[in-house]
Amino acid sequence: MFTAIHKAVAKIPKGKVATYGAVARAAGLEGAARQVAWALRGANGRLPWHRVLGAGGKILLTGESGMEQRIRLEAEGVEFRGGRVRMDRHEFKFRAR
DNA sequence: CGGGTGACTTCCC
DNA sequence: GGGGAAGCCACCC
Repeated sequence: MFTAIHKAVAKIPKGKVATYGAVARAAGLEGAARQVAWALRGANGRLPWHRVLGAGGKILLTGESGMEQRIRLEAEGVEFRGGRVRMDRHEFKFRAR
């Protein structure tokens, strides 16, 4: 299942972002958004974890990591409105089932 | 197997 | 939009 999540996250193109819930759904783990976060932490550094945000484009990460995630996203061209990502422009929609 | 935990989500005030 | 509460799922002890 770590693999499933990894695959889903890897599908997110640069400059786009997705929510934990969306990733979970794409990985076939709908309702297990927390597990996505769990997988992201475990594989930290091996996948574009910074492209995964909370519902509404909010960065749920705390501390330095949160700030870093924001910087990385902006570096990829993702725009922020206040403390959230403009989901209306950068939300990546996984292949509809 | 029971209990606690968390980078979640959604509903309600 | 912020704060609180409940539901959810996998992991660890």
